[in-house]
Amino acid sequence: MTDMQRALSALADPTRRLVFERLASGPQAVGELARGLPVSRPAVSQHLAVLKAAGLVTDRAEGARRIYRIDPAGLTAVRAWLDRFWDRTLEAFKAEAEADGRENG
Amino acid sequence: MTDMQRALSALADPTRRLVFERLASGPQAVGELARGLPVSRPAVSQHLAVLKAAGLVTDRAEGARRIYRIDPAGLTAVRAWLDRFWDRTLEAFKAEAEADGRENG
DNA sequence: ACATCTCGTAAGCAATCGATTACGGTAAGT
DNA sequence: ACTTACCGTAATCGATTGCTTACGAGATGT
Repeated sequence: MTDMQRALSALADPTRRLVFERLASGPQAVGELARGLPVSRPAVSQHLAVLKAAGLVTDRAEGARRIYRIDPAGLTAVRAWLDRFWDRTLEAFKAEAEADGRENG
Repeated sequence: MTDMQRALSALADPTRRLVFERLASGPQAVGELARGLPVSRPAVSQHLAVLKAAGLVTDRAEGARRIYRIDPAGLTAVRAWLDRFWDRTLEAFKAEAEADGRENG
């Protein structure tokens, strides 16, 4: 499975995106995150593992706690994918408009 | 369910993204799409319904055929969401860097 | 009118997913 | 040393998902 595939399906789940958005405002530990969310701590732990495998977050140990933060590189990769997609779409629209012009004009 | 939720989970599926990418190079009918894909035509039809519900494609009848094309608005919405997210992340990183600066002297 | 091509939808099934509880292992405090 | 706090992982379960086949409806051509 490609990294882009992992990233997109990681962002598809609502609670996982909730976890991710919490991290957008700064690094946080697992229990800390779990307290503000409507699911159990193990659930949050599993979501974080998925986000990590997707390259969207990184983690580091700090005593007994484990701090997670967003990995900007992962976010950049998704943006780049979307941008390439956007360019291709615009090209197709432009080509189509020109074809219509020749057809009707 | 919000539109953004629908869009992200729509893009999460690999074959659905394959359908979507084919449409990026121009409008196409259902059967046309299905012939180039590793799944049955009904499967493609279902994927298109999901993409349509997510606001990522539009369709119009052309005789017996049904032409699907990408909806730029849907794509823009996803990009906007990602961009807002990106901004928040950078802000947090900046704030964190400043805090570290004060802490370490 | 009839046959053919187009497509959406229903039914059914195997697989994946997100959640919970239960457990074990490491770090910190007394 | 013992207790407490923090966390990941295994086991399990219900719900969702993506696919196929079967069917029916509308448009096209003879």
